[in-house]
Amino acid sequence: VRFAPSPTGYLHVGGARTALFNWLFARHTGGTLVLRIEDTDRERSTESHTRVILDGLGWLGITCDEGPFFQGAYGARHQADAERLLEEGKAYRCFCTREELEAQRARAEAAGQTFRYDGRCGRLTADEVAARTAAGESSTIRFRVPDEELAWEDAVHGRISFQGRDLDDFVILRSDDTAIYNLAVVSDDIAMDISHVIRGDDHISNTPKQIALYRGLGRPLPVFAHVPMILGTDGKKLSKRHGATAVGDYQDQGILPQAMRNFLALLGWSPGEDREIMPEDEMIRLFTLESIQTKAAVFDSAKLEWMNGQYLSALPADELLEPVRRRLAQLGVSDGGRDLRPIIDAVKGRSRTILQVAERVAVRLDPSRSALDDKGEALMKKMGPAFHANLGFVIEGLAAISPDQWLAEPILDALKALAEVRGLKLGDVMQPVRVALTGSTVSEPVNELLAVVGRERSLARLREVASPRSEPGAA
RNA sequence: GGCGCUAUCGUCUAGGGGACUAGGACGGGGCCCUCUCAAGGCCCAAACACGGGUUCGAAUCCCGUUAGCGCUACCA
Repeated sequence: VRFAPSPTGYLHVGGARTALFNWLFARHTGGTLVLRIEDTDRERSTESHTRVILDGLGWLGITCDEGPFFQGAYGARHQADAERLLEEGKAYRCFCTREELEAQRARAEAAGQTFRYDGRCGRLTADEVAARTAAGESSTIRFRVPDEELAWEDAVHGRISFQGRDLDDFVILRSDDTAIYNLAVVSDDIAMDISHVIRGDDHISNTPKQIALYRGLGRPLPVFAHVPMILGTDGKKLSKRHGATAVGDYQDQGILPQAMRNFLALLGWSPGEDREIMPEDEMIRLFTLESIQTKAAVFDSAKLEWMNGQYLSALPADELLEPVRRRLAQLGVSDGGRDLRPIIDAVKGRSRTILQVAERVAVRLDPSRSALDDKGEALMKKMGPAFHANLGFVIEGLAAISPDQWLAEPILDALKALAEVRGLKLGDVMQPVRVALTGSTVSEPVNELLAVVGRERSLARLREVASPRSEPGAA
């Protein structure tokens, strides 16, 4: 099998999923996965795009057995195949210029008709062709689509059939002698001995053309498997509008490659038995083309993040150390030479992305980073100034007591009473307390917390909140 | 327009003629737990696009309608 992206953009999640299916299939069957970069569109292809694609695949753990090969290197073979078709009368030289074709198209459209290439150059005599060529007229090579059924047994859709008469004779070789997509693909797939072509649904309409080409070239057909497309949340083709569409974006957002791979695998494929979170070998073992969905799938990042959280909490802190440190550096937070692993362990289970883990670690390291979130804000309002007064009192007391008495019984009781007076849950009370305490997490080891409480800055904030102690409360 | 593909909860899906009162997961809602936020546990709401067939019986098979998507380039 092969994965054949064109380096005209970043590695799209749709492309990544196609690559993944190819990889899964190759590993499941013991086959070979070759990577082929389709760079025949010279105007849009760039080296940096190729780099990004390679990096993306590597990140996802999709290992190719052969390649990368660059389609641009096979121009000679593409030409030879086109020539052969030409010699055998299965293709013909077309002297129509882009302008002429464009004009015909416009005319047809204006008349409300469907434009179809009329095959006029296909009726030129050998002499005419020779004369026009000798005169220096440039030409393309067009494939003469036979009027016959072009059908195949798709591995995911079942039988799909087209009629040759519904297809225009299409260009296979440009006037500059480079191959057009359909020819290049077929020529390369034949040369590379590809037995299974696994690609996006959007290629279904190309398949009859390619089948005609295989026949013209006298070669047996590979198995075609057309996998469903991935759509945005509005059911439209995934684009920048939908936010992140490149796998690199998710990498940047702190998604784990294992999670991304697992999630992508489940977009359009299901192993049945309600299996969702699966290790790599399990996915490989269960994967078959027949169990691929025929319907397009919507990319739901909420589920991706949930799944990422699952992987995150299962991961030893050791493996999170490096990415978290990198992120910390980006945030400008110093780890002060501390061992971050215990802190990571404490927060990873409640985070969904590495970025979130890093943020939580950052707050531990530098409590002044914490900010009032929406919920805290709302609660502060709800509870009013009198509450703040009592809260401030409690917190002042907190700051004064010795480290290992933090949240000792009396304090906790006071908070509970406070909550009761205001008709709130203890948890709600803890929210502003946390905010006042500069965002520290109470479930941290006691010492750590106290270090926070003891900070002058923190105390200053507490007093601010606590100013009028007018209303006597439970505190 | 032509040709083709597709159609189960908001989303990912299970389902392959009786096991369907349509199952699971995300998301949503509620409750519990609780030293914040999370996480976790329990519960709830939520779907077979529509219309015809075939059949004793249809989410499952067939046809049509509708809708969505794809292709219709000297792009890939």
